[in-house]
Amino acid sequence: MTPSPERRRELLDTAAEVFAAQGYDATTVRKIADAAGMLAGSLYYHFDSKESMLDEILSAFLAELWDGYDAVLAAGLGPRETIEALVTESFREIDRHRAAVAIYQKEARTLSAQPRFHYLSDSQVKFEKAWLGTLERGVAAEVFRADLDIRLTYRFVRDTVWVAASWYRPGGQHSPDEIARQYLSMVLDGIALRPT
Amino acid sequence: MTPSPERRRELLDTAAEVFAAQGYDATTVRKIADAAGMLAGSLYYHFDSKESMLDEILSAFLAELWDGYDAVLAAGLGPRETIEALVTESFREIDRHRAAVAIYQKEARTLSAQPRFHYLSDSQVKFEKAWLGTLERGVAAEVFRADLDIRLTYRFVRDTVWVAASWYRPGGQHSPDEIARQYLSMVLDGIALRPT
Amino acid sequence: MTPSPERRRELLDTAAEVFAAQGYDATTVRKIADAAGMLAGSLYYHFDSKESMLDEILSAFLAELWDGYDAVLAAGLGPRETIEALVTESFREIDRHRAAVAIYQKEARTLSAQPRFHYLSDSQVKFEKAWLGTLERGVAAEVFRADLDIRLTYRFVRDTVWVAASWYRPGGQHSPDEIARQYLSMVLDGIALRPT
Amino acid sequence: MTPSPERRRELLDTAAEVFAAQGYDATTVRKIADAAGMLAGSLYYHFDSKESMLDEILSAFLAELWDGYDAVLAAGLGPRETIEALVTESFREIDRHRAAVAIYQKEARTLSAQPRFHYLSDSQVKFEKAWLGTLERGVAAEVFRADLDIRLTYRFVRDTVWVAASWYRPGGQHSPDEIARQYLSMVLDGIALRPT
DNA sequence: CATGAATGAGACTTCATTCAT
DNA sequence: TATGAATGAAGTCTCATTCAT
Repeated sequence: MTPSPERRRELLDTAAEVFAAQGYDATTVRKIADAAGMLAGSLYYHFDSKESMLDEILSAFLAELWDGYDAVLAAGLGPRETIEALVTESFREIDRHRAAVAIYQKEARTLSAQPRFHYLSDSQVKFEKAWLGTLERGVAAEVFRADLDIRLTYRFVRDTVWVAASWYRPGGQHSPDEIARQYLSMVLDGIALRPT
Repeated sequence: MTPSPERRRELLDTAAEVFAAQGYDATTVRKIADAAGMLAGSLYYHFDSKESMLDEILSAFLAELWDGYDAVLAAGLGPRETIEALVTESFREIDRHRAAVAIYQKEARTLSAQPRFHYLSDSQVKFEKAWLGTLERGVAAEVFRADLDIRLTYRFVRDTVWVAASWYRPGGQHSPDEIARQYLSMVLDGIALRPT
Repeated sequence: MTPSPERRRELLDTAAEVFAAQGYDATTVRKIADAAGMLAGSLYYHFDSKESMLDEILSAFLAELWDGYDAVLAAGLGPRETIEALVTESFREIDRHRAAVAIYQKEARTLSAQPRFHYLSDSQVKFEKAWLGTLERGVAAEVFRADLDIRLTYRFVRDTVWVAASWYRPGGQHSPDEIARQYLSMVLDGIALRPT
Repeated sequence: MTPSPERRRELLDTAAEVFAAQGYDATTVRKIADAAGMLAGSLYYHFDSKESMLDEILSAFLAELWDGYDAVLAAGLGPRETIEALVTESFREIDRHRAAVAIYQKEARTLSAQPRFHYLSDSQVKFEKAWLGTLERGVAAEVFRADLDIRLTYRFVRDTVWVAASWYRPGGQHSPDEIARQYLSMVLDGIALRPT
């Protein structure tokens, strides 16, 4: 039922690239096949539908993401260090799975409505719990400001990180860790120069 | 061929809502017609294609946006005040044109490739010039930090503002101006509590 | 949702003819459209799938059949007269719905497995109850022979009638009623000459 | 190219079973391969097409059938005895080749149109000649009733016998010979109780 | 202005078949 | 002999669009 995992991976990577570039709906199966150097019908030897390719791309990405996140959350760090670690982990994930992240950004909201993609909602809930919880811990520990709407702050930080997938290109000027450092600096301390 | 501008507006608003909710490609002309209480074919009395609806939605939005931006940029404010005014203007635009902004966010990158939508690229260039220029002025004036990559900062601010369209719902808890104030506070000063 | 019932009927009659001639699976939607003088895609304005055409053809046929059968069964006739009336009714149905009957004969067994076509099984059960019950009444009333396996007899009579749809052509040499009379004569009295 | 006749036989039997259960057109080569415990492509080592499997199944069946029929027809029996022998032979054939008979019943009409399967028409003609001739001899010899349309009678007897393949299961309650006896009793003498 | 019906291009998918290994 | 992977033709269905009424 699932022959040759390497070929599947190759094809999924190709598909993810096309999905990310053109959007899932605008991507025809033929375009994927062209990019993979085969005929459209041949894809169906490896996958049973266009949708299942998308499914596999997204769930593989989320699985890896949560591997990283769970490790961070289990490490028992303080709120600020946790946020730093999560952001850094996120940029590494963007670096490794740029296409998957971009697809996720664009399509997740619509997809979650379909039963097959309910795991996207589940992940989002878990995600919110982790970040929001950390922020709350930080406010309580007087590490983060208390005068901001906490949900707004959550969205601010969350979006700030993930939208980066839309412009990030691996192998660019800055390494993921460097970008993470700069972003963290902005998020935590702001872009305004502090009066000394 | 195209009478009754009010009806057009109504229909465009309906279309924008559907485009925003389902994505342009996933939206069928029939869904728009359903939402408008008419048959698919009837839309062609008002518009000559699905694409031209999209075009009209996006260009109307951009026209309004630039009305506001141009006024701000012509006002001769300092860098920090300019950023504040632009952000506030943006959130007002999101409030008024949530659907259009959401569509823009999701589709702009792909659309710009088509000649018909080159004005999206033009706008983006102009946009970048305005923001990046203001930030540079701010760094020079020692209003903004100089230790950050300026392009990274630009993207940070830009994304930080516009992604809000993906969750913002008019008539919610916070007014656009209030959201702008909080966002500005975060962007400018960061979320970390400053040691006093 | 269901515009112009006459056009639908026309198209369904056309479809039934093609299904009957070539078999459901071997019939392409294009063949139906050709026979109807339109393009394949146009059929989907009237029906939502090839399968739903089949569904409508079969269920309309069964509805009419049961109208006739129920009237017969409610008439309170004796066993032999009931059998005679059912057979006559069946041949009339074959005359009116030849194509539908032929399709039913060929495809019913396979289709019943699908949930959508469970009503075929239901009908078959009801059918068996009616015929088998009548035969049993006849054996009890000493109108039919008691030395035969009753289920075998049931199948014999049932098949005898319905297979006729495979060769019957309306407007042929014999009227449905005439064919019914001859078949009944054979089924009831046999083809062997009785010694006088 | 085609070694091991036993394996071929096995595979053909498997194929026949699937064809009979699902219909020739609805049967994919993959289903046959699944049932045979191999991959679809592997079948092509043994056969050069799906159609040639069907061909081989049907022609093998017809060959055996005519072996039996020809023996009966050459035996110089009286009309009634000939009919009895043919019916008995037919039920034996159904017992041995149930799947092939079922396929034949369902597909023969459509297949005869193809040149490759013209032998089906030929067989049918020969078949009709044998049965119709015997019936005519019987009418002339005052063994069969003269008051019936002879072609109608032919179809009656023919269908009556062969449809049994659609419900017959080998190893059931009745042996083929027993079923033949009961069928003959019905066909010859009718199901009505004769007044004594 | 809107409907009802149709067009035609193109999408996803299935499947018999081939062939190197 | 059988597998794994691919081909290519064809099938069902969707959808933007058109047009007479």
